[in-house]
Amino acid sequence: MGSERKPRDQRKRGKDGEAQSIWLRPGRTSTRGEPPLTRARIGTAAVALLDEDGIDRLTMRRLADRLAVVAPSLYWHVETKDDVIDLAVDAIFGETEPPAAAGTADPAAGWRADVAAVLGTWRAVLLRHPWAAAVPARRKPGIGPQFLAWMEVLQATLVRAGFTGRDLLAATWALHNHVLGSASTQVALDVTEEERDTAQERVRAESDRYPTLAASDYLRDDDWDGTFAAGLEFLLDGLAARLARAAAEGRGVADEAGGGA
Amino acid sequence: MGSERKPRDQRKRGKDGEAQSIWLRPGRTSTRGEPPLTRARIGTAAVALLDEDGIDRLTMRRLADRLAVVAPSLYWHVETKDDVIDLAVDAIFGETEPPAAAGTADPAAGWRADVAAVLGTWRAVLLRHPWAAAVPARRKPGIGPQFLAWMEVLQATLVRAGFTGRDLLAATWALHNHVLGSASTQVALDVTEEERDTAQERVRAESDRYPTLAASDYLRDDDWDGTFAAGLEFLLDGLAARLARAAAEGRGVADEAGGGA
DNA sequence: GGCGTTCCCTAACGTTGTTAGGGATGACCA
DNA sequence: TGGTCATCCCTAACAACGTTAGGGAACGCC
Repeated sequence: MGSERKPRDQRKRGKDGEAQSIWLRPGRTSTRGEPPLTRARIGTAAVALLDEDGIDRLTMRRLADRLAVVAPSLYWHVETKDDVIDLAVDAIFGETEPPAAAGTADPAAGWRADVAAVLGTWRAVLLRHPWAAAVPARRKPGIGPQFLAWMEVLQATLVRAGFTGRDLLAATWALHNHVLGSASTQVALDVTEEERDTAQERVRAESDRYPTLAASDYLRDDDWDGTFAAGLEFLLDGLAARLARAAAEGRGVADEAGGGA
Repeated sequence: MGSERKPRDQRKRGKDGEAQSIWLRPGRTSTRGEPPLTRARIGTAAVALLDEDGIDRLTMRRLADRLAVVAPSLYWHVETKDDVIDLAVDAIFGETEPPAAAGTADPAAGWRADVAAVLGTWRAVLLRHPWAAAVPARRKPGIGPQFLAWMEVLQATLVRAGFTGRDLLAATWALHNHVLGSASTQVALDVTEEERDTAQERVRAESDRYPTLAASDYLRDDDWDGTFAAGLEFLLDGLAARLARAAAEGRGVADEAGGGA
């Protein structure tokens, strides 16, 4: 939005193969002492602003204001406003430590609890900053250093459980998608009870077109915690089954190319 | 973004309990013949614009231009630009018919294939309009009429498979999240191979911080189809297990008549 | 003490979403 | 047949936004 001038657009398409994500560009390195503005400080301030007023009211001017600075000054540290959002998203993953796996004692059974712990905290982080649950779909936060730390913990847990190769990647992404998807859905749909009722009413009014939805009351439901937990259970069951199958077939399943039935 | 004046902000917070989503407000009903502008036409034009130039270049002026009209005219049919995006998202679900379940013959085993078919097509729709994969997280497209038609087909398939009550809702959302999450992730991360390599390189450079990620090469992977299919298989396995458990617990005792498993 | 870099500043541009209000067209009813 | 009213697109304009151009103070370095 805003202006997004043409030269900017072209740079976005990767002119000269230049690095595009902020995480792939080096930050400013100050020769003097810690300057008043840094990527870290910008990220933190952005998080505060986003928490308070939501993503629509995050503007470069207001952000600069909070940092006792004027808007154009930010552009010394950041190439575009989207960079600021990337910084903010990564910052929220730095404020909570991913729960370290406790299951060194019983890796065979404990991995489910470990995965559930990581994902539960992860989800809590997203729900504490609802704007963030919406952002990942548009931006590319998947390579910020603090986000990667969470991914590392999750994937390490899966490796300890016995996943390797393509199964490992598929499991990682499936779990990631479950957290992200459920948080996004919840944030987008968790509006006033009144509005949910209106929506469900409309569905019921067209029950010849939506017979199942009308009967299941699915638009009225708001047990997000339960839905998340139950869905995770489905996934973990499926993962456990894959693990059992791999063990039965003998090891080295990971090296096979294809995968499931 | 743009301006988002204060009165608009307050209306968004649900002033007077007024309906907020465009789907809960009645459309303009013309007494004369079909007017040059309608919600449907606006939605279609928006989709075309979004497909061509991406979401950053969707502006009210350009959209109006395509409709041979000027920007303010759109506001007779639409309350805000976000409404336009809602219309566009719902429109893409209207251009493809959800695959009707073929499994009336063998509901016991066929539901997995039916679910996979619906979700595969669903995913294809999102990937054909990459901007849409990103939008659902921010907006509230989950109640557009054509989107609901897809949800109806999915949930009906699950009901036919034997899901009821909370399990039904959890299964619906879990599958929904898998499609949405995987499409979003793919769109966000499917950049140039070069950039993915750079990212993975950086991870490997900090392999003391990300040992697992460095080893699994997960940032370099781009087999999105395979990852989606494998994750779906995990989910379906978990759902099948739940179904089997429910059959063992419930039906065996309660209904003596039926010929369950 | 001059040089170059770092880093924030002032000023300004073009574009954006949106509002205010006008006026033409046709439906409807006397 | 003429008056009234809603429909629906128009012109004009505004405030706010992301971003650029370029200036200048402060400091490290030789």
